[in-house]
Amino acid sequence: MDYRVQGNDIIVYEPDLDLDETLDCGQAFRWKKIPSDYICTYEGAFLNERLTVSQTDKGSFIFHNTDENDFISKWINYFDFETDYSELKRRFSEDETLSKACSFAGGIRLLKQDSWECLISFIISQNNNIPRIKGIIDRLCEHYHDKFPDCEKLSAETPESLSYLRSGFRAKYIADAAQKTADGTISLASIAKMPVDEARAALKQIKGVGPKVAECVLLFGMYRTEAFPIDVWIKRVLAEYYPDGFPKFAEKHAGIAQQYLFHYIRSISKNNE
DNA sequence: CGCCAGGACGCCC
DNA sequence: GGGCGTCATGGC
Repeated sequence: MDYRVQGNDIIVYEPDLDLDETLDCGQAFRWKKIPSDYICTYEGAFLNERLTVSQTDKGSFIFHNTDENDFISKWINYFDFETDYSELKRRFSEDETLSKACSFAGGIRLLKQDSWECLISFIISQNNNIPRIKGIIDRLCEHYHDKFPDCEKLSAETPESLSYLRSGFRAKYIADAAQKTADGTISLASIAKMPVDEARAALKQIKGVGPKVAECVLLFGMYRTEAFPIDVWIKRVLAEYYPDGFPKFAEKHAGIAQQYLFHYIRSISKNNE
């Protein structure tokens, strides 16, 4: 990654980033595509630090109204710019299916999201579709003046008071997660440092957090790249292409490989409709 | 209208 | 330990 300051913007060069693939692939739900004269422009936030970012060409980006300090302290980390995804993809490409997945959507990067926001987001994601997940999270943030509520604020809610979300049976899970996080029953900061199996077990103490959601929180909210969320799509990939198990050499970054595979298998399915 | 969605829970055997 | 119905809501 290379960047330079231009007026109030930061101009970024990073061949291994595509905004559509990264911001709209189902790992984060608060990025919104807005009309622009560029290839695409998104508005979103990390920890309520808002950002507008455009893709101007293949590998070229504008981080709007951002100074160098913010870029270095927030966005380099969030977009995982310090990791060499070219190198990762080279290694993944030893495997035939992964190689296809990487060349299909090689602009995906793992976003280093906030663990608390991730926890709530993926509790909401269960047995749900992406447009509706976004809608529920929209209503949640709108309710708190366009900010994602922290656990203290959410712990004041009850499943009934959350009815405006129209999140269905998930409301009681949100309330439980907020309560346990706010009163210290679970500490996401501690869980993030635990050995991965211990962390899994700790997350699953929260109602509505099973294997899939726990894995998503580990991967997307705690940058545990060995975490490997298995949903219906990845189940299909495993059954079809990896009947003898997922390749060992990709184990430490299985979660990142999973992102490429998820996008790939869904695109194949769409083309066959 | 019925089917499905980045699942988890409770209950059954 | 695995199998299955159920859970709200809305897109399609």
